[in-house]
Amino acid sequence: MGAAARKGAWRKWPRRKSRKGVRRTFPAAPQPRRLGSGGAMSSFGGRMREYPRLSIDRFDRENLRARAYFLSHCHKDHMKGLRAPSLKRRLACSLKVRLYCSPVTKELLLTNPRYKFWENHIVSIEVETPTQISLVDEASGEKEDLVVTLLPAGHCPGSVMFLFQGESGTVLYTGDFRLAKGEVARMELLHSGSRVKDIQSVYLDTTFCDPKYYQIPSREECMKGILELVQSWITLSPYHVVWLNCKAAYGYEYLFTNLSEELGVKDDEMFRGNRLPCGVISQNGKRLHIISVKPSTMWFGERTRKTNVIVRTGESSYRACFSFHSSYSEIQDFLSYIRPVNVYPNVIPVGVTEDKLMEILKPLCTSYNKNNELKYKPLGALKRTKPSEITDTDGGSDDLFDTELIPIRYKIPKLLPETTASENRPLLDNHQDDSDKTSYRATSMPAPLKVDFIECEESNGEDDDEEEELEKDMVLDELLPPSAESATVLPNPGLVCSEPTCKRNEDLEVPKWDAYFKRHVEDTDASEHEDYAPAPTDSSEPQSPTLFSDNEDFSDSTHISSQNSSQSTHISEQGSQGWDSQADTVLISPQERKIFESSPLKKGAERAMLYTSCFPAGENQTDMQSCKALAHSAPSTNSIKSERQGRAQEASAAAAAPTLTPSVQAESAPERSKEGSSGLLKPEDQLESQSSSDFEIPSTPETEVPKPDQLCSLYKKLAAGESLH
DNA sequence: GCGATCAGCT
DNA sequence: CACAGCTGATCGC
Repeated sequence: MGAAARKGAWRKWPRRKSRKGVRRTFPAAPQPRRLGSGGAMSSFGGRMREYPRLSIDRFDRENLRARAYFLSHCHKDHMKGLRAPSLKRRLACSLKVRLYCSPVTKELLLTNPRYKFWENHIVSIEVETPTQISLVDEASGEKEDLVVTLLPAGHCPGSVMFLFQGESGTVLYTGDFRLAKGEVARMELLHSGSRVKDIQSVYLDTTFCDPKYYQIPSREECMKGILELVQSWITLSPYHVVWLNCKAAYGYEYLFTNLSEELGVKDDEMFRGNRLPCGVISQNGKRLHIISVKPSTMWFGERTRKTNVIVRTGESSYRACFSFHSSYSEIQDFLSYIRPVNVYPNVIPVGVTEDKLMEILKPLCTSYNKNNELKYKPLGALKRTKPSEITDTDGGSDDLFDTELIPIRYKIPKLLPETTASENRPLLDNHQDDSDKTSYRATSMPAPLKVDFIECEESNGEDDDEEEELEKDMVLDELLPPSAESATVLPNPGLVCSEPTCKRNEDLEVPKWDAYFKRHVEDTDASEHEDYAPAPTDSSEPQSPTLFSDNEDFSDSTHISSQNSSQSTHISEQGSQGWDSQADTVLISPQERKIFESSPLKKGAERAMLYTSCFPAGENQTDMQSCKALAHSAPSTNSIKSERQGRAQEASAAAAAPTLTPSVQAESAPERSKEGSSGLLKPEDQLESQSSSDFEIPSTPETEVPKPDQLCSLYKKLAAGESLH
């Protein structure tokens, strides 16, 4: 949910005087908003009407009485109350209450010492693994079982949606999510047989559920634009650098890892320092030429015509499109596919009334007659992602009712993959255009590029100030960029084009408007590159604007990385799981294992340096070494270190990173001192993903944590690049 | 001293 | 633009 939306709503209350007023006025329990309630609260209150004993992403007030907690991702606005003394006290005297989240989220949470007290109460659940949990009332012993399935949400590392199945029906809580059009149709676990499940309610991320956000460029498009801008700048000279001005703690990893891969910057170098090495002066005394690139959400309303994912806002400042939330049209696609009986918005966007929102959402829900009986529900058909499964998508004999919970079968827990990366690779190839994959590894940018950027007609004050500051910095020669924000400095990696193969992926077409709406996801390879499917649309059609193609240079001179958001999301979640999860918590027999092979970094460009200051200072910030770990679990990539490994990584990296700034060292020192050394996971070894095409339910999870000695051994193997088996 | 809340800022 | 989240002020426990 958006902070702005939240703030906007809260501001409806008189300041100061309202504080107690808020407490009195709101029901004690932050209930899911009821339609038409007119409540000012714009964020999800934590509870779903179907399963009120669960609390999700809220941990205060009535949520203190929940029997189980769920955390969809590690952003602050979803963690309200999570470290409050009241909840802490409850944990201290409870044997049963648990916090369920993805393994990545668990790692992120426990990286912060302030949440350490959760350690023995967190149960990580593997993504796409239906898991039975028991909700026990510790006073009465009353028990309620339900099955929860985590689905990749594509919002930030570790982010998931929660699918709950129990006596009160099937409900889906999306958390914050960004799924490209068609991705929901490929989520097997939202289907029974070949058709979408009957879902009672969806608690939906409606951050951009406003027609003015009709279209937001895909992750890949944004990445492509940013890459092209960065590439075009840093190839001008070794002293042309880029400052990536990021804000949120988690979510930009995709950007960093893709840039590092595309530009041939080694991860170690990327995180060697978190400041410009010496202000605007390079180490040999020459002045740096810095441009600021600020990722921010840009959208294209229905009537928007040509535009670009990069907007120049000043002499040396740019905005680059980058969104963590689904656009209006993506929300429509998502909801219209699921067609739940009810939908509850988690966010009321600024400028949109709840009534207006429901006018948008309700038509996408299942129709009911006046007796509240199911009248008609178009059943979505699962879009198989593997050719072998394409057949018989409509030939199922399922009736209209869910039967996936019957019978329940149990399987032996399996923590780690049994097959090697190489053995699994062919499976991946079924999901992904291999030529694309190889090309992105081998491709270098022809440099320098001619890139034309749109001049921003209206430069707001913020940007003006920013630019002015930057230019002052360059004059003063000694100032640093704001330390609290992400700074990525890219001294010209002159070798990025030294690769013998400068293959450009000719298959990647400029995405067209229609590609988002007319493409058939059944297409195997094409479906994996939906955003790039050529479309015959007249780009001048106001209702079908062509995006990102103001000039040909911009649209075709850059290749993109191999993963579209669909794959990257899945890969990220799946591939990042498993290293630190409880063996008896996540039990599913992989019917298949998809393997994502992260591109080895270009060796020809190892000289290139990329300094990154990650993320605002704060209690839950990761230091740059943690960023490094997170980078591998970004939507495009697939791994994350365990907490312990991450700390060990910090230790070793700190020793080898003379440019590490004192502030960062201070922040990470307490963590670092606790653990032994270990290495970063090799991408090839981080590959583990799984999906299930059946619905076998594992047993009730417990909270057993992998033993330190086991982890230590595992991490040593990983650090050494050894096989885990 | 700490938490909750809000303004302001980026 | 919006998002995520920071700092600082204020108030209350």
